[in-house]
Amino acid sequence: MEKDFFQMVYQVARLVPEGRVTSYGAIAKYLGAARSARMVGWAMNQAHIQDPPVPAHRVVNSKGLLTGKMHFETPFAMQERLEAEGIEVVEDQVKEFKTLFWDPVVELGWD
DNA sequence: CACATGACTGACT
DNA sequence: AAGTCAGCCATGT
Repeated sequence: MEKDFFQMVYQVARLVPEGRVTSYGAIAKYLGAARSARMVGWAMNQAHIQDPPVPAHRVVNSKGLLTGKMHFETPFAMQERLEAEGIEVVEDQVKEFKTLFWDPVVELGWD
């Protein structure tokens, strides 16, 4: 299914279940643009202005760091929302990230 | 039109 | 193990 790259990013981001997180690279890889992880980040930059809200707080970098929290309404919104879903966040980093990691390639498959 | 920047990642030192 | 470098591609100046 061919859609705009940005829309695909938002769609995958919205598919992330509560209490789970994913990474830019995982999304990029799922979209077949593993080398454009930065583009995913750019897409997320506009996520907050999208009409259908995008759970960008569930998207972190490969180390589980909340690198984009500063782009939220407030720098605390991201961590608060994650904690509200039961995700432990310490020093802008997701605890058990490896366990909470939600890989679209594995969870959704390639179709 | 060319250079700099960025919510990133993987490889190398 | 931690820090540094280069590659990626769209957007802004």
